[in-house]
Amino acid sequence: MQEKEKQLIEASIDLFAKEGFWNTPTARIAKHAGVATGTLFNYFESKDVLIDAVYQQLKREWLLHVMAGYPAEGTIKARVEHIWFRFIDWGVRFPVRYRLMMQLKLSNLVSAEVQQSQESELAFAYAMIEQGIQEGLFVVASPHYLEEVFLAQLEAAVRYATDHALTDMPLTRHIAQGFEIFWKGVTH
Amino acid sequence: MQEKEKQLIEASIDLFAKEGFWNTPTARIAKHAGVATGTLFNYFESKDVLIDAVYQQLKREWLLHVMAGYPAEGTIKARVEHIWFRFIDWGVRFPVRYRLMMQLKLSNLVSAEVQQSQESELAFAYAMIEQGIQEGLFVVASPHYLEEVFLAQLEAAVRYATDHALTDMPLTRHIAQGFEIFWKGVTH
Amino acid sequence: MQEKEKQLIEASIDLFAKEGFWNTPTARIAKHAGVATGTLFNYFESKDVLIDAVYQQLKREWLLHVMAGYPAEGTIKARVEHIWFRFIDWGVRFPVRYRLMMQLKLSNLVSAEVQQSQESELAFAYAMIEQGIQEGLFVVASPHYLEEVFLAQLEAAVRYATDHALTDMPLTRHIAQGFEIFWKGVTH
Amino acid sequence: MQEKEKQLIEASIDLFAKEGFWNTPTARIAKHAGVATGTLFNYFESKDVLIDAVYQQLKREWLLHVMAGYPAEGTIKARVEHIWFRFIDWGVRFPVRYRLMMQLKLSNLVSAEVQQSQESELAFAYAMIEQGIQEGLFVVASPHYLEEVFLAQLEAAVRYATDHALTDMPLTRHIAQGFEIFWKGVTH
DNA sequence: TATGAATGAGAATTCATTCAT
DNA sequence: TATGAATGAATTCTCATTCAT
Repeated sequence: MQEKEKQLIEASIDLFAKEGFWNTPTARIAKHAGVATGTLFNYFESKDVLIDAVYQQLKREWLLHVMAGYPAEGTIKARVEHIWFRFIDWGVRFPVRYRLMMQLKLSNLVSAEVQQSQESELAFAYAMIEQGIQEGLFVVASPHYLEEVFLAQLEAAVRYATDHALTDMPLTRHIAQGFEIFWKGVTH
Repeated sequence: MQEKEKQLIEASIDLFAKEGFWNTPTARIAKHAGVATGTLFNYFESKDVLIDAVYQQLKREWLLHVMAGYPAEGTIKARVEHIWFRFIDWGVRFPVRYRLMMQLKLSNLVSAEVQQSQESELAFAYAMIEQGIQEGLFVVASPHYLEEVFLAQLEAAVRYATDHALTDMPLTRHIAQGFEIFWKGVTH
Repeated sequence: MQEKEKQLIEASIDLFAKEGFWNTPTARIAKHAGVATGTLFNYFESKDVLIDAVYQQLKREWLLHVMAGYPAEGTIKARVEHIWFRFIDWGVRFPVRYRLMMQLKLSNLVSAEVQQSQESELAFAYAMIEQGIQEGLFVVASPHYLEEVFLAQLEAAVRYATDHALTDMPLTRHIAQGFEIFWKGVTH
Repeated sequence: MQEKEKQLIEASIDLFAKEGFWNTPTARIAKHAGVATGTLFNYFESKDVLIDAVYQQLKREWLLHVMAGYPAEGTIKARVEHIWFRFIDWGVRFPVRYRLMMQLKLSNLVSAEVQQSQESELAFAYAMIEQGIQEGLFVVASPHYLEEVFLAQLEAAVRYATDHALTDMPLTRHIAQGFEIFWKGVTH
């Protein structure tokens, strides 16, 4: 990725988070990135495309963080725990990016193609859950539903942690307890 | 509430859901409500105020639906089950309104005051959870966190039900199973 | 036609003639018409639509002038002479409007629909020529071609008259002589 | 003329004809010519200058075609006939170039100097007509006017031929008949 | 109270031209 | 001489809001 492209995306993240997408003119983004108004459009065909790029960038960073050290060969529990921890860890470390990513996901601003292309990156979670059901570890339910439950609980955990500004031990305890509640619910 | 005020809010819900807040000019709302452009501003000081009103209206309807028949004197489980059922029921019956309410909640468009004033309406849920913890029914955790978990699971349940267009028996089964998962997680 | 609509078209004619279509921003048109920038777009959906309207207005005025007193029952020669005179008369009296109308006709800026809808207004000329051929008055040739010749000669006559600033007697003589040349060419 | 200069003019003709002058950015011209954006401005000071160059190029080609084989020593009729034929021939063979040349002539885009310098190239036609009048061959009228009539009829003839896609015999007949009409009109 | 034409600040986007490499 | 990224003024069009009727 080009230097300026990166700057523009970074500036967008900053301003989108602070002011919202619709209150952030492209001119302000360009200025904040230290380039001319026209330059933005050399890198991104339109504001919509820029938004797509921002979303993809966030998703990429997020995935990299969540998957770092993923114990592909470990037990299901180990794998779920890994994602549980890394997910919350990212949300707590980068609350601005996390919030923005979630807002974008719900906002209809991301193009259908990009939205779709990102879905597949969660395939590993789905596979993991499916395996857990087959092995009799999880309750017998639609894997799609369990996936939803998994994500929803993670979001709740992040929201609570950031709202209450948890760090260090309290955060660790919160993560552990959250996992316990989740695990107890979905396993036999 | 005046007749026209109601019409304007209804028109807003319609158009916001179809086109999004930012793609819906006040002029179009007025037209859709069958009044003149200027009239809208006789009832709502500004577009922001209108959005607040829409949010409040949705929240009010939602609360009315969820609380209808609430067994205030029943067991905790009965009360939680009631909310579980009525919440999902509303989300499935009025998916447009449900989605819009959720979007508004996350979008920074609702003024802080209104946002706050609505929070208190969930106080009963908090109280219920607190009691459950004290009675040793629920796991020992922050009631705030359990509340988050409760809402998150509900949202997951609604999302799954609408995404898969569940009705009748499948829906009933889904609601029951979702509750089981939730309940197993948060109780001892 | 509304007052402001008329003003905007008039301002457009003024500025388009002086500066050309592409060197005339809509903002300048609005200002010249004494209204706000936004007002222009209350009357004309887009600049393209405004250009269409200008063309239609000019064509309407032109047709009204050319057809005033048209001797529908006269001889063919009388009818052709009438158009010959009135056409040049308009071109000489309103050189700015005339030039603009001709430029618009050739410029691809007028929408196909408007262009088409205007064509039919020349039907009477075509019919006149066709009759002349059938009556053995005109040379045997495609009526379409004779129509082209007719218009081309008229344009030449107007161009010469305005370029040389003819008025009064010289103009009258020029018109008469031009007609003679045309008439001699197309009749047996 | 340099190789790239030629390519740029050729690309301009192509794109101007297809899209119009104002819808053709210099960047697109450069790309279509296979050079970098900046390179265009090494050859042409500005877009205006490029347009001038395009016009001059077209005019030059046109003149070369029309004058090829010009019977400078022939009778006036032979000379006029030659131009009549070659003019229409060019218009029919190169309709795109022909249209573009005509559009440019009327569009105020060609600088006054270039416009003027091109006028003189028609001097031979003027001389020819003047001689015809002196010899009593043509009607007594302003040579300038007869020149206008001449050009106007030629334009009408080309327009008819291209609009009706005439070729071979029909085209030959059309050219001959057009000439007859013209000739009958301007001679005694 | 209702109307809807008028307003004009602001938004996204374009593109001729420059200039460091 | 060739390049093409960078520039930023200029353009069309939008829309929340006002206000005379």
